[in-house]
Amino acid sequence: MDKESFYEKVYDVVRQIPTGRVTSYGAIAEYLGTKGSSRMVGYAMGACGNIYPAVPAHRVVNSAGLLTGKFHFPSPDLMQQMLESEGVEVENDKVVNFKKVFWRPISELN
DNA sequence: GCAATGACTGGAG
DNA sequence: CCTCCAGCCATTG
Repeated sequence: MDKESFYEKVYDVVRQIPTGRVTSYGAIAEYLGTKGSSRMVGYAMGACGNIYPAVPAHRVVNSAGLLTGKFHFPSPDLMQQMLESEGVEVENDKVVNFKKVFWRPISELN
């Protein structure tokens, strides 16, 4: 692995997500320059439990604000619990104020 | 180096 | 509104 792999970049961006905010896989992929690699973002998260510091994967949802990756957590309910604990309203496995809590690395980090 | 995989996405039925 | 299909690209065996 040379320096920072695609994974490292993904983790780095996810760690920069402010508390009480969420983002989408596509947004991260687009920020990294690989807009079409939205799957890679999720794929990278698959190894998030294998790295340190831990990545706040619970702040990463799909474009619709759905907690698609909740089933990959130790407990499916853990993801929602984490978000609610940070002030993010979650209902029916999706972010309620997704538009409001949505955080774009492209606009924020640029 | 090829084939399979995946926590996605957007459009079509 | 819900379901299915094909494209997308990096990592792994």
